[in-house]
Amino acid sequence: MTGARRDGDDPRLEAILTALCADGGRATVQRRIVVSALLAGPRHVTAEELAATVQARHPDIATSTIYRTLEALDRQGVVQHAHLGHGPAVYHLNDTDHLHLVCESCGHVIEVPGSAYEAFARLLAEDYGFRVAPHHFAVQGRCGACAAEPGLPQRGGAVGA
Amino acid sequence: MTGARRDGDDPRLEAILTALCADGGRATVQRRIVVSALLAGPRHVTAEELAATVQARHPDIATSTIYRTLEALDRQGVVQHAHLGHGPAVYHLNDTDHLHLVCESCGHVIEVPGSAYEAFARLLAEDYGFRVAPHHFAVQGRCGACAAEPGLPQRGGAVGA
DNA sequence: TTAGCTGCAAAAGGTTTGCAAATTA
DNA sequence: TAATTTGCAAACCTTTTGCAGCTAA
Repeated sequence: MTGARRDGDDPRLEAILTALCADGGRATVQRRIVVSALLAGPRHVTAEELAATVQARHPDIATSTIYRTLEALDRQGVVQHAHLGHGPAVYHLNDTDHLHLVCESCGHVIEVPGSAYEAFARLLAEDYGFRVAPHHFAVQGRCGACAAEPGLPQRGGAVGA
Repeated sequence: MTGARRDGDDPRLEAILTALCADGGRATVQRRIVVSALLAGPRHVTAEELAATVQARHPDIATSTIYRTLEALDRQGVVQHAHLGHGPAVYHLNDTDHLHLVCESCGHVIEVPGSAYEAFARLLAEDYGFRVAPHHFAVQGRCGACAAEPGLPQRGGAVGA
């Protein structure tokens, strides 16, 4: 904590609004509210979750505005979204280089640092000419807790010869 | 090719139908047709694509039957589905150990062998206790051809301190 | 002033579901 | 016979879009 702040008074807010104005965009009251909610909330949010948060205090802000604001933020590189398997996309600030591990069993999301996939990314680049965009995908699997349990018995039912 | 075969006369068909019957399931005519189409078609198909293929010859088979059959096949481990970013899920036979690389720019899907992510999977298991289910996610990025082009300038717009 | 944004409501896309009738083991 | 599947249609969920009015630069 860097001292007492009023609600929504995050130092990153102005920088983000400036970024939004970069290509002729506007810093509207709605965008200010949406970005504040994003800065104040949990690290990963779906558009609907963010909409719920915002609309709790500002019921007059339309859900489509949330989607459009997130889209604009995404275009400016301020946020990124990832598809964590089934269900809606999650958005988060583009602040650290990381990767998402999603447990297929309990849905838990583990964030691992960029160093974890460095070698993997290098291999794909060298062998396949493929540049990984790590933030935009999630690695599916089972977390430590769930891997210990019986369910989802990893069938090896290969078909064919 | 192992010699001339009549349409849909794939040797894997019976094995798959048997698998479907394993837990009290039924080998219906519709399932037989859907599985045949799956065996005869391209490696990756969306449910809608498979429905179109099936319905071209059998317009009386409902799309929901395709979804339900794919779901049953998935449960039995005969097929697997992956979410390749935006858009519908793709299904494919659970036959080889591989990973999907999806180009965010042109949508091209590259299949790479399991050996490509072996070390990565080992690292995640050792450091995070996470067991990767590689078939169920796609690595997003840009393929060699698209990486050479200008578009999508990989902004580094990190927010924060 | 004028391009860009907003709210609303409707549509789109992909997938799931309730149900009565048909089919399978 | 009893349980499973099917086709149909409607619902569902997430996201996008058209448009007239509003607002920021």
